[in-house]
Amino acid sequence: MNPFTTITHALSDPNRLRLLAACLDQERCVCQLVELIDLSNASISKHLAVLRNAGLLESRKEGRWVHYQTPPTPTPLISDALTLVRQHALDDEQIQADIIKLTQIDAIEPHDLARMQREGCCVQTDSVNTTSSTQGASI
Amino acid sequence: MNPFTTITHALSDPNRLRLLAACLDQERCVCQLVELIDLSNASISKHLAVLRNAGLLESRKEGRWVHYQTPPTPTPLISDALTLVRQHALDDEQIQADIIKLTQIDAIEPHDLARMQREGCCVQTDSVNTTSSTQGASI
DNA sequence: TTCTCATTTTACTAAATAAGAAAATAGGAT
DNA sequence: ATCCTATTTTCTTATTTAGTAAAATGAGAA
Repeated sequence: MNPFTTITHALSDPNRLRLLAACLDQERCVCQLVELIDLSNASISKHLAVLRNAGLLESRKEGRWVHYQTPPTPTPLISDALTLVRQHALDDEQIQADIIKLTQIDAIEPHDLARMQREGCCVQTDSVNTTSSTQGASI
Repeated sequence: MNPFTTITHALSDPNRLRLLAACLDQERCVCQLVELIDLSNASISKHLAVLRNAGLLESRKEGRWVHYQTPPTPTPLISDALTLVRQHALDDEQIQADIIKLTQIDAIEPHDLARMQREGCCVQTDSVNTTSSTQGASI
């Protein structure tokens, strides 16, 4: 496939778009993205690989954690594609909800987040009270 | 699916991108697009339906022929997506070749083109001599 | 080293998609 | 009206893709 269709194909899955949107303005580790989206870590990893192979995300290893982010020096095509995402992804209600949930996830240390996932817990997402979203690291 | 992923999905197939690129600056009838791309007319029709349902193309019926074109008053999302296509689709060699072949197809009346397809002929595409591309209606 | 753990890869199943053939539709032409 | 034909839809088959579970990888901790 040519670069254009490789990129549009990577963008054509709702879950992949959510993952990309989550990494647009901030570096995210995989455990944060697993917490955000209700899929197995294997599925998340594969979706991230599709986005990375398309050039829409880059990965950085830091110890045991892998962080994903949009490339700092994208090609013109990637840059324009990311602009399209930035300008229109927020129209999706799911992604708006993701942004709120990400503020909750950000409040938790990756170390604690990983432990919670290991032990089967999850971030509360039912009552979205932004006032208390800056606290929440303790379980 | 949300509008964004509907659009990116429509753009994620190489043949659909070729069809859209062919209709970017000019109205095209289905018989011209069938001549351009080596697929059955049923497949072409289905790909065009995907592009139309995504809002990237509009169809207009004129007698027995159906013409496809990009919408004159697109939504902001569609407009930006089409801008992305206009700026980057030409990077693909196949689409560059399509543009050359379309000049040959343009030289043929739709009536003659349909008859050629009916009788199993096709437009010569091996030797691309642009000097003689303005003639060619007779078979 | 050995253990632990975050992430990725592999193996496999189920659902989605692309493709052509053939039937159906729609709009002249006779 | 009937015939002809450009396009679409239906049906079926083959390929691709998304998903999970389990194994493998790789990097810190003990």
